[in-house]
Amino acid sequence: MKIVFMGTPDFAVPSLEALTARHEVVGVVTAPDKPRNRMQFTPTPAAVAAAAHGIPVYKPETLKNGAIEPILDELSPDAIVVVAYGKILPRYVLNCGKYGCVNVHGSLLPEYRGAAPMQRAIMDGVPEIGVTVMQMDEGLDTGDMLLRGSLPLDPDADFEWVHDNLAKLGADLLIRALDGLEAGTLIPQKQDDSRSTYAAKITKEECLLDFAQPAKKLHDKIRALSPFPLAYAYLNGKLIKIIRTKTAGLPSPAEPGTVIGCASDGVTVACGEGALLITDLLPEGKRRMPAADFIRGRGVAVGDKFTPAP
RNA sequence: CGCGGGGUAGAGCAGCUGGUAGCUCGUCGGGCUCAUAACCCGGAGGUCGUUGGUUCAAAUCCUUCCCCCGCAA
Repeated sequence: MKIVFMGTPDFAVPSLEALTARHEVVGVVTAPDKPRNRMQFTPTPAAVAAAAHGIPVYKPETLKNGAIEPILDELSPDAIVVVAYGKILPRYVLNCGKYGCVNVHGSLLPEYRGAAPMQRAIMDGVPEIGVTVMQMDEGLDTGDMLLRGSLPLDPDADFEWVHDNLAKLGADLLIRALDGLEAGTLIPQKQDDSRSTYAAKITKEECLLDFAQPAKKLHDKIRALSPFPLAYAYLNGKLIKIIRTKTAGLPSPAEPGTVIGCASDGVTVACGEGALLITDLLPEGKRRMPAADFIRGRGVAVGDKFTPAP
């Protein structure tokens, strides 16, 4: 069928790729180019993928000024597929085409509605993650569900793993959902609003680590934020981002935040409950490195303390 | 011109009040040991990011450019 795709980050790319292989993608709507890092303006991953397939790309600043409507009329898609687009869709768009808007969302709805479903799920230490393909309505991730798929979540898996795997799974389910819609064999299911939870956007403040928390909780937060944007704390006045950790079963004999071990396998830090073994980190002004390298360079020593501020 | 840190052996760093380079690890060879990611001895490995300059002499001082990264957006 004829499809207009709306999406922005890497998470959207597998879905877009799957669609191009199977359907006629007549246009891609994505966020405007944004300055990345201290680089220049960069097109979004979805825009790059679209360009590679020669699909027309639209980058409206907003959908609310009505500018998108004539474009959609012109493209006259059968369905609009939305994957992590990042903007609220006006009613006109939601009702566009025979099948309206189909969305791929990175959680097992109705849980984790909102902006950061995968990160929130990991932070909560859930044993299972998933993707939901749904028919969009005017609420925030409240539409009727078409298909869901889940994966067991390893207690050490990080956001990158979850992101990549759910993006793939989502692309898969998306294709099947569209087939089902076309064949009329799919029965949309209402979400149980009473069980819904909200996955708020991740803020900078909550990336700060508080070692007074239990090691397990810190570990979950760190992997939820890895490789992006990364949890952090200060060590000897300098910013240190933590990339990967293991929960060390040890009791913590020292004050939370104190470095109680520097060995070839990493840096061990006392927590409010248990201890955390940091295996990979990112010192301020440096690149990502194994904790063992950091130790060799004398960046840490037993007795140093991680603090919540410089 | 947004602010700031950095580019020195395969890795992480020190040296930077100028005199051709050092530490931890890895690597290679040898030794010790029942054994070892342990220990001991020895070796290899660096145009000190690039350009020009100051100087008897620069990794160390000044200059050009390139690249990496943190913050902010």
